[in-house]
Amino acid sequence: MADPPASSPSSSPPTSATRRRQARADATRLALIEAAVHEFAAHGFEGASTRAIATRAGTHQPQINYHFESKDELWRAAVDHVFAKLDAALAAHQIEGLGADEITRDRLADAIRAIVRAVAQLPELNRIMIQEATADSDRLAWIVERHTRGRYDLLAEAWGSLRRRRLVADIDETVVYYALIGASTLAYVNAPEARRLLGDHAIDDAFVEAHADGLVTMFLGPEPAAGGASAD
Amino acid sequence: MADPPASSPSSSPPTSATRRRQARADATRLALIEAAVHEFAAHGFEGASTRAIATRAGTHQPQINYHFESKDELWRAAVDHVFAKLDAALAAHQIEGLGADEITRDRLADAIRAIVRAVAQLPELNRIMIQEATADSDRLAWIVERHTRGRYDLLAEAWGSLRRRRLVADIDETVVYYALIGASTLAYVNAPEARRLLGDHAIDDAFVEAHADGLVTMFLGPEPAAGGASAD
DNA sequence: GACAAACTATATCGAACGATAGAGAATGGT
DNA sequence: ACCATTCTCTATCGTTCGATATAGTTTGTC
Repeated sequence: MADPPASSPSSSPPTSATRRRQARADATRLALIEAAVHEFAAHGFEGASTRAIATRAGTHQPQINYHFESKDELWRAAVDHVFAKLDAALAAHQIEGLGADEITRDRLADAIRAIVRAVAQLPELNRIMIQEATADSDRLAWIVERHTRGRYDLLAEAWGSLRRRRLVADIDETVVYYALIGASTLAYVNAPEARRLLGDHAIDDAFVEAHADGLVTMFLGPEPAAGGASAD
Repeated sequence: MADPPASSPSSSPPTSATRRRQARADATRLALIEAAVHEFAAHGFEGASTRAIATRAGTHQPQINYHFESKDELWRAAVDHVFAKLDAALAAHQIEGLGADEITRDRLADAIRAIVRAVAQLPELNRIMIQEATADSDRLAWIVERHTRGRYDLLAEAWGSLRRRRLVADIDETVVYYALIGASTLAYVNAPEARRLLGDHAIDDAFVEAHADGLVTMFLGPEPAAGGASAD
């Protein structure tokens, strides 16, 4: 039969009656998820084959339907996985409080730098996002409501607050959101292209730091430096 | 047999001996190319099926192998087609002279505005680019050498010239290239996501103009305004 | 240490994929 | 007006897709 653990998060204690054990299963699930992240990011949902994912994970294709209900459910698990990794990478910086009204230019500058560093080391997330966002689908609806909207609201509130206080340029939140995400992620999303265009070494740590500094300058202006914010 | 016109550009005069006629064939080829642009943009090369392309073009699937050598060759024809449309959209503005040393801030500002307007009405181009750029392949190598490199060099020279003359912020050309392309295109590449996130009406003409103005401000700074350009 | 449950591995299903063969319909050249 | 050529359409090829059935293996619990 095909109706095993399915959608059980890894938080279930070893209840005696209903279920028994997971030792190797957890390893298989994790290997499948990480292989799926790589394959979905590289080839898109339709282009990634379950056999390629299973082979990369070092197991066999039917394991996907055993540990996950379907290719679709594996995709969802993979997306949740990369967003969890993003949150972990951003946790060191206080991204959560971004929407608060006392947001400052320097807080947003720190956030931008943190975002650039995070997406640079996690290109698969934005590759998957962009592969899905090019056409409407149930998967896009799911990812927008589950992962995108909250993050958009956070950034829009932060920018709106700074904008109302004339601490940043008078640019619409919607414009800033897509400009910032696009400007932050494309070099890493398109890393295979960048390697061909600029050479293997082009997208290194020095690039990431120059990129972070450059985006801060572009979005927040050159350091406020001497007292007066250049409003009005 | 399968060895018809294949890779004949539409520039061959009606030579009497070898070939005969193309009236409906040209219409079929064009319909296939435009359908292919849409399907490849939405689903990627591997995700787009030749049957879906043929159906959208109002014809049958084997026509693809008759008019083009393979799915791969159809993809190349589709990519050339969208880049030709981009060039047509940019032709009104003098993008070509961008690399010249006498480039000015205002010339680049005009170019940025033109690019934003062009990619807004041609989202398929950047969708295809980004779908291919997420993984290395022969197709990526082809597209980089054929279409990307020249455009990159043009922008890099323009920015470098302005940067040396201190007319723009001191940011690396490589950073600026990916930041500008990303910031210009993501809202249109991700239009299906933007509709879910912001509503159906969000990415309209007003957005495009606000976007163009916003990018000019971010990349070139607020208008030089009062007389003196700040370089010696 | 035995046994039932959980997990893994092999075999195979029907559907969809890109590509080809060849019959049929349309058309420019004479 | 005819005909050779070009283009279109139907049928079908071999392969690969996601999914399932089922046999085999491992392991926590008693």
